[in-house]
Amino acid sequence: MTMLSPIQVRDISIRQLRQNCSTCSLRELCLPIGLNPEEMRELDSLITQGRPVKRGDGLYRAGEPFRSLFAVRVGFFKSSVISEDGREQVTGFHMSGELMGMDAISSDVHTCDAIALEDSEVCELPFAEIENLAREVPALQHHLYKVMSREIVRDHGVMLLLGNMKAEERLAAFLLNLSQRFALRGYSATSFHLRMTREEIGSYLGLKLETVSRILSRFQDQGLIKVQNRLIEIINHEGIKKILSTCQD
Amino acid sequence: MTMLSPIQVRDISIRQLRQNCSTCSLRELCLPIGLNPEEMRELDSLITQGRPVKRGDGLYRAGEPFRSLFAVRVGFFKSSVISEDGREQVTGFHMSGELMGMDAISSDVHTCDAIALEDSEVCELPFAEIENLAREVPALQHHLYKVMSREIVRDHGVMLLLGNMKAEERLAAFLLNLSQRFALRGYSATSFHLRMTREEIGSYLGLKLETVSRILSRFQDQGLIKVQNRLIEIINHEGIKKILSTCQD
DNA sequence: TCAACTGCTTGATACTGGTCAACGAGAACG
DNA sequence: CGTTCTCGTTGACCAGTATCAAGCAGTTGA
Repeated sequence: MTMLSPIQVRDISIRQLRQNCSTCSLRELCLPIGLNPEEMRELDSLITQGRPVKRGDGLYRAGEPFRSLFAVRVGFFKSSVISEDGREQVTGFHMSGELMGMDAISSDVHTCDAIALEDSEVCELPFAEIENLAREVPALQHHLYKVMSREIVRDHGVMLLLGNMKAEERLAAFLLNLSQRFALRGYSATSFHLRMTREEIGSYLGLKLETVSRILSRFQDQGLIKVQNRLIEIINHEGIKKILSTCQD
Repeated sequence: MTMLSPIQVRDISIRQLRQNCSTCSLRELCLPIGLNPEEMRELDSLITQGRPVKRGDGLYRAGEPFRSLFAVRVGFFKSSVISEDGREQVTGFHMSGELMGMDAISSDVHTCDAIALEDSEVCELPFAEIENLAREVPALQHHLYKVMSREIVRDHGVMLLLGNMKAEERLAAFLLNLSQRFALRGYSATSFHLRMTREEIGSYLGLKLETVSRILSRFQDQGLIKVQNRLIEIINHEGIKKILSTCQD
């Protein structure tokens, strides 16, 4: 760490703020929504908070037994599935407040890898215990169903993207999605660091890294964005939106 | 209906067998797994069974308020999302014993259309009531989580297919998947009717209908399958499998 | 029975994105 | 401080799939 970017400064202040779920500033994004203080305290007692994960390290790997869901507290993750012949499909990028590992409930075995793309911190939610608590706290039970449902909706969106969209549209959608999610967390919607490589973006979007690179350059030439390595600046938000709606075939 | 195919004969006998969940022959595929007789009875009382849906009719449409999940009892459905500009992405095909509508839990509004591809029958599971019962019946609660998790895993598989596979591989995977699911239900794994058009297959697989048609013809020329309109006969199961593992780029 | 329609197949051609290759920039390391 | 490695950019070329078009078969309905 040579110097603290604005983002890192912010992360640190957030980290100090939240000692547990009941005071966690990610409450709106994460689990304990609509719980009363007593229920919050019970939830707190189950959750292991602030487990650090170094950049590049796996939080879990496909094939490992499932025990817990994980919520990103600070940092950035990718999850990916590996096909038999070894090719990687990135199935999602996860930022603070998002839950990971729900794919593993069905078989009690993780079906994808979760890798930290920057130094991160997660909360561990032992699923059996959470499930028990959910039985007594309807709001928690319902929220879990909702979170899983949201994941399904998100996946459908990616399927639409992969099945119907052209390369330019995919990247436009990707950039707008990132921008929106950063904004939701109080970061700039117009200027952000990509935590992932071009190859990982490509894997997620069903494109090769060269194509990703080319299209980012093209967007820059068109004055839509400014690209400096992994720093993206959104210059013309509307223009990017228009790609999504007009260049449809 | 000019004549009864073997499949239809079988459907009818199944239909007579199951009057409700506790005797439903789809139990292993559907909801009530691991429940005792008393719990079964409670579940039975919630579920509206045997609601018919005519071929071509929608069970629900995107935008409609969410009230219930639906289990396919007899028949065949597709679900699809429509992008703003009107193009359709088929997100799944659903056969007997499979649950539909889980995407709607997150927002209390259906996010996709579910259309019957043949005359069908569904069980309606009012979600609020199911959720209540789940609080008292841990096995049911857990099973719901599992079913949703399985949907997420399935979607990841489709993302892998759409993101990484060539047209031939996609179709090979599609045929093997159908074959397996028919077999699981006691139908032939080697000879089955496609309920959907080439265009719907294409939409699901991220291909154009002409490509689907061409590749089915090619598979036939290679002696892998026999195609007669929508009747598919698997001639060389291993050969199809090999496409999945060898023609990877 | 014929007309109209939908779904399917096949061919010719176009074009998007993939592949291969070379090179540059920045980070990591000895 | 230079070496090495990873990541990213760009160009030339190619392959796979889409597009456009024509025609066929089966189904529906008058």
